[in-house]
Amino acid sequence: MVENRIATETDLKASQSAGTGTLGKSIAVLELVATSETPLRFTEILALSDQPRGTLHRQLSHLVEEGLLSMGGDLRYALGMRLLKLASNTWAKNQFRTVAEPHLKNLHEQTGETVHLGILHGQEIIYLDKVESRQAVRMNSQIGNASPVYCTGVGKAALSVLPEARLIDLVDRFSFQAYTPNTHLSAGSLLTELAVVRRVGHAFDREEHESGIRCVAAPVQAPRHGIVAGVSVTGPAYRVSMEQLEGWAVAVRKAAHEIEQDVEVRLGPGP
Amino acid sequence: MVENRIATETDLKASQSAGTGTLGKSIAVLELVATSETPLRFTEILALSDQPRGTLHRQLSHLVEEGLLSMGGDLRYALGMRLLKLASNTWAKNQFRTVAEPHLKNLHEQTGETVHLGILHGQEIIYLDKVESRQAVRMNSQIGNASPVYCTGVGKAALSVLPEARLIDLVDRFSFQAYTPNTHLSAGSLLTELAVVRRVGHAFDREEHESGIRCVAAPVQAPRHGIVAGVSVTGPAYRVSMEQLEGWAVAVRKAAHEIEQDVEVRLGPGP
DNA sequence: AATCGAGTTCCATATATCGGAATCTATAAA
DNA sequence: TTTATAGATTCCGATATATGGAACTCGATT
Repeated sequence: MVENRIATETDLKASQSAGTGTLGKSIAVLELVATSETPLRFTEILALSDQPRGTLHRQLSHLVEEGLLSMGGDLRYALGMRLLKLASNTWAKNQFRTVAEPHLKNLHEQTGETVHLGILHGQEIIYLDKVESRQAVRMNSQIGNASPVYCTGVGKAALSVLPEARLIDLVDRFSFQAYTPNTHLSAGSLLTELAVVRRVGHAFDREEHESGIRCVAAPVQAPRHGIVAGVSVTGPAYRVSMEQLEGWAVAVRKAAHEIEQDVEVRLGPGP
Repeated sequence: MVENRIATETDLKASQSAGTGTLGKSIAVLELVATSETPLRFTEILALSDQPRGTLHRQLSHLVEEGLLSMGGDLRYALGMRLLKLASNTWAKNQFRTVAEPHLKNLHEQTGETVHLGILHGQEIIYLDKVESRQAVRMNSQIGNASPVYCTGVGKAALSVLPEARLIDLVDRFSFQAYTPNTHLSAGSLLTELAVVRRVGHAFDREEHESGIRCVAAPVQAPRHGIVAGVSVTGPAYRVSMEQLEGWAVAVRKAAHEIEQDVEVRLGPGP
């Protein structure tokens, strides 16, 4: 049942979770619960998974025992508190983030708008950090948020520095969704823009993910640490014009470059 | 090797992770990495765990495959981005938090100081949400942060509503640490204070966890959902006197009570 | 009473994990 | 260059663990 080979780097980056092995299947179940909007009952999970009753029940029990899931008195399963605790450690101790942090603050002071640090993980960008202008809207949820690569500034910036082979491999798997009228809907148009991004060194999000939201982003690489990421400055369209973003592009690229330098210095050159 | 019995509720609340079963052992390894300040190498983890080389190596490989760990080019293991993504879902979709949120904001407006919502999980309080006064210091890390129950306001408030049996069971396992000169260092002094807390309905943190930080907290229960939690108002000692906290106690208790009511109404009365 | 639906438990079987030992890979010492 | 050493990785038979179909329990409904 389990493919008997070692997962290559490409595999890891491309398919988030093989779902093989005892651990993989358990995490796949966890992911099912994570994907659902509301807490699920046993039978609902059973319908979504392709596991037999007995198997699924045991898996859920184990996940609850470990605190990765919780089951309320209503017999519904929700994600467990232990995940919050683990993620808190992930965030606080992540060295890439730690090194980047001052540069994000600096970039925020130059622009006055929200700054994001996002990292490429599989087919998605996961937001690792942000510096907000004011706490207008509660955006704590932003950290850890996963967004598609193909319609975010950070995503396109990150894609622009991938080796051709890995890029094609990834893009082939995309299933494009029209989040707004401006969202890229084909590999072709995306790749065309990426050529431009590669040339100028920064990417825009022209309200492609969320109407009324624009950003400029630049790629950040730490090849020796297996990290492909991006920094961005984001703002509402009514306040931030495309010309304004153009103006910030240099600062964003500079910040991205400084992060790369700093990672090199602080985390060592690698193997 | 595995105890062949079903874990009771008490077990689950008391011992965070049995570490039994394939999943349990994997998560125990994950926890080892989470506990460390810096990324660990294989041999370091080997020394900390009591697993044989081959076994540990396979476990780590699987955790990396699933994105729960990441391994840099320097062969060091760190917590993986997938944990951030899972936690983001945990936070955003947690119904208890969602219901409590407006009450926290309300409480913040009344007091002007930082408001916390923490939930009892095993021997710790895990912070589920917060509303900050100003973004003075970066405190994003707060969410998901785990603190000892016995030296936090929210912790003592939560303990005060536990059934005697479960309380004793928990307290017996504490290993008290003097975070400040004011920290409780024995079950006796803690239980004495809890009797008071039970009577008046709120608990204080008199700089017991962190010097210069005080708070008032009140317990929040959702018994039908298996939740024991607390709300608190926290402030720096130089700005917030004990008298001030006394003054806020009523509002805190009121907020706590309203959350309980709202949970009852919005999430249903339970089974 | 009897039927139904949902959750839980049981146990012979299949298989993934286990773990000691061999192998590989870099780096340092002779 | 050769040898030595430490660390990471792989191998494979034995064994513990997960598997999953079927039986069981418990409430609610007819």
